[in-house]
Amino acid sequence: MTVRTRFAPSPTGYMHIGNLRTALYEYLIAKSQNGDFVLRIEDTDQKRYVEGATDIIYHTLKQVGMNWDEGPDIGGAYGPYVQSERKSLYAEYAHKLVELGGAHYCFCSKDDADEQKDEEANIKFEDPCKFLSPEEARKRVAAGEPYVIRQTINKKGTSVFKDMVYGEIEIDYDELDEGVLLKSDGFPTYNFANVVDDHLMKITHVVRGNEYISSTPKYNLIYEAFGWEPPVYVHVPPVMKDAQHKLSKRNGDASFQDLIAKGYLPEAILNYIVLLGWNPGTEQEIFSLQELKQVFSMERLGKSPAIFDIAKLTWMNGCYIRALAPEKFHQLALPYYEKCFTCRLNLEFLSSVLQPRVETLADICQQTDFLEKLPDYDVTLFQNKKMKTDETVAKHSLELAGRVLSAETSWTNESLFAALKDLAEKEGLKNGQVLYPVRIALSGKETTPGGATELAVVLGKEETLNRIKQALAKLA
RNA sequence: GGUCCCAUCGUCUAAUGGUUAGGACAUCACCCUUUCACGGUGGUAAUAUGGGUUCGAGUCCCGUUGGGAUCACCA
Repeated sequence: MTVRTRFAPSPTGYMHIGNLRTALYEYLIAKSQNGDFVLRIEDTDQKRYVEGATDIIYHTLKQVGMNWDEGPDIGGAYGPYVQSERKSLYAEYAHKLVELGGAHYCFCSKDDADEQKDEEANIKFEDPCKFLSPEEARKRVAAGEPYVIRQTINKKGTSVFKDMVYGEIEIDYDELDEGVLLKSDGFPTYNFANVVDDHLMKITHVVRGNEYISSTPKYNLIYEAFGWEPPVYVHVPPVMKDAQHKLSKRNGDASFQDLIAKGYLPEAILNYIVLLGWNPGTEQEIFSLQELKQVFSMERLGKSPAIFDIAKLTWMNGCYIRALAPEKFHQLALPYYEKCFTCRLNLEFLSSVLQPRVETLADICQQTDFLEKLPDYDVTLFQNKKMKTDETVAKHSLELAGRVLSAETSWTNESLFAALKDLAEKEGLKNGQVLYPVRIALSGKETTPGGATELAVVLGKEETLNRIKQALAKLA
């Protein structure tokens, strides 16, 4: 039997990191076993529907390379793949479930149910409609009275099911409540649509948050009533913002697209989140999606929550940036250059000095802030104990360096560095006594991406000499 | 509150009942060096707690504590 998994997000507007990780596990369970990965949109709650949300889902999945084999846009043998387009199907199955004794018609209003429960926190909703005779109920339905279809739970004792990550879970049937399966607007609830669709779409493994553990016995009851085979359950712990809060949009926590906007690479994000609750059993940490397909196994999924650590993601992102082909990094950096400065610079060379120095693409802006316009710096910057320079040394060095550099014809880092090193030697100065002042003159900053000659190459000859002249004026 | 679940360095995590409890991020120190990075070397740092079982427990069992989830015509 081919393994089939599904990612079934509801289109609420953004791609949550936890959701993406669930999708990834689903994808990997399928792909590690040559199975199918299905995309299904769960839009049964019309109130929560957000325009354009499905596009974000498509776009995100494509960005990280998780291609689906069946879905709303590409179809498949078990469509449609949008729940709102399957509405009549659920009604059909819901009525069938009533006939099978797994559910009943209920004419209580939402308020009736709420009132009864409000009495004591501990009292469960007892549905009076449960005891209506089938004839009576059917008559009222036929008469056009508003109704919902509610699950009927008559079983006693304890329900046992096996979860792939949590092992055997036992829950008393008494704990289960008879939830609504088909709403008065004719739409199914998640509790019902999910079961019907997973069965109809031949889903073999269901991955979802562990908050569904306690309602799983209810789903099993539905499978049982229909005579269907339940899927393998893979409940996963949540991704946390801190020890007690889940990562969530309400907290203003980063979504996938937020991270992209902050200059994180899709591959790095994917690589980082797969490790949040899963480990390969080896010490390898950097994985491409292709490699993950080879090594993933759900047996190595963990059961405790994991805190999302942006520092480690940032480190990993740096690894991915450094591993990029130089041309590729240059391409990715270009849009940032456009945003950060307008002056003409040796951008290819700039990219080469930046690549090992940035951990996110957004770092580019603050690393290059001195390029467009020399910051107004203080001459005391020329003092550096380790380099053995001060304003006097700087003035001397800069005069000489200016002369040497203006005579330079080949403007490469190697030639410039050789020339200034040569100058230092001839003058009996330490390398730093020449290079440090030049770097300050060119940048006006204490720390810069690259050394003096690298900055000179980025800035070009004209601007380099110009900035040295300005420094000399300052020192005069 | 009932029920279910979880618990190893600050964080992500590894450890057929037998290891000096391992790795990674972060942090600190040193090396490299043209500042800063990159890279390299090393250090600090964990089995929540109390009982059992066992020759031997991070690992199995019970309790305690702490945390989370669930108890919607949301998913």
